[in-house]
Amino acid sequence: MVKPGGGTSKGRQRIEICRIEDKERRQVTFSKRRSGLFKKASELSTLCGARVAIVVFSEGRHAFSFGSPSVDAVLRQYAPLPGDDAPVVDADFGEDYEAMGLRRAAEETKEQVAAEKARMDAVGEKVLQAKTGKRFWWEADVEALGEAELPEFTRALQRLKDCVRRRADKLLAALPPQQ
Amino acid sequence: MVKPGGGTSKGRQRIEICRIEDKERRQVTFSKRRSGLFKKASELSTLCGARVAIVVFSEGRHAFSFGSPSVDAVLRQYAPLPGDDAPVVDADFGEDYEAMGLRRAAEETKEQVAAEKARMDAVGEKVLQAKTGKRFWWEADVEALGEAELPEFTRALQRLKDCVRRRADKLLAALPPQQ
DNA sequence: GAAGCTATGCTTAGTAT
DNA sequence: CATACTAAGCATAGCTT
Repeated sequence: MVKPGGGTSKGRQRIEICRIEDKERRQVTFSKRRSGLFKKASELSTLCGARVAIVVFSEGRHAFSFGSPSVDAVLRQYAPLPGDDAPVVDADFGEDYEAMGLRRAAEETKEQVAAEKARMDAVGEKVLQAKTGKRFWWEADVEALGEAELPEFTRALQRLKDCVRRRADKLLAALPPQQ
Repeated sequence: MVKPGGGTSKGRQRIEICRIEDKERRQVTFSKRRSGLFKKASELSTLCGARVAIVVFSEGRHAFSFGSPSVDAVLRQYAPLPGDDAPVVDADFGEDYEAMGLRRAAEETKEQVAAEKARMDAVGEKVLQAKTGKRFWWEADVEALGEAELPEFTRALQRLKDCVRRRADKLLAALPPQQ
């Protein structure tokens, strides 16, 4: 049944793919397109038996996610934790970046990495300052770290832990065989 | 220039959203739709200033990913709710060190580090700091540690990790719910 | 602000190269 | 396997409720 409704719609209009300045329109578009993106992901998963994980942060730092079979399951496969015994699979980046002309992502990579490095330095300074009064660095005041800095700090710990493991392995290999 | 080609195309046909049984068609569809999915993600990011990370595994366990500004940057920002397990922070130092074979742990670590390095290299080269002067304590030279110092060092790391874990949980509790 | 509407732009199944 | 083409199915910008 046709409902003229007024027929005032101009239908879908072409828009340029650049930041939507109007806050209200940007919010509406974000909601609609996020929904569309998740639907596409769901179809890809169903049609092709693929495993898909998507994480989206709005400007307001609000998190949305889609996962098939689940976000965690896919992310673990992507970057397994030490405790997991899932096989490590190599990730293939180059194709994607080349194939679909991710000009923006590609060009921004450099400054992004630079920003990352800067954040890392900032975290370092913060921890160094926070340790004042402590005898050793491992007594660092973690409470001083904020939401944005914690992941960087954790990452640093992870790396250090990996070094410790390798060192331990080396030392153990040098021990006389027991039992 | 127009190339009739024969005009034998039936145009886009409606398909049911269920697993494509024909292997060849499934592969082609996977490739096309994955490309489309990444494009949509790129547009969402550009239009709305959102941060997006997508990881896709084909049936052949081949990994593809898209990230704006980068997969790692977004995934590090992401963390499951307290109900879910496996936050980025979770890492065990002592358990497998004492309980199970160090060789296996070492091999896992090696693979992880290799995978991480590969990711970083592919995304754009860098992030891994120049190995020149160590700027922060977490770049400590573990190689310098002896057999007697290692256990203590490991325990210190464990304590610090626990602090980070608690701090993370605290921050996570304030995160908005996922969709 | 979310939901529904419509006309249109965009994506893509099928095909061929 | 990637690429090009075409027609038809789908997603969605602008509006209204």
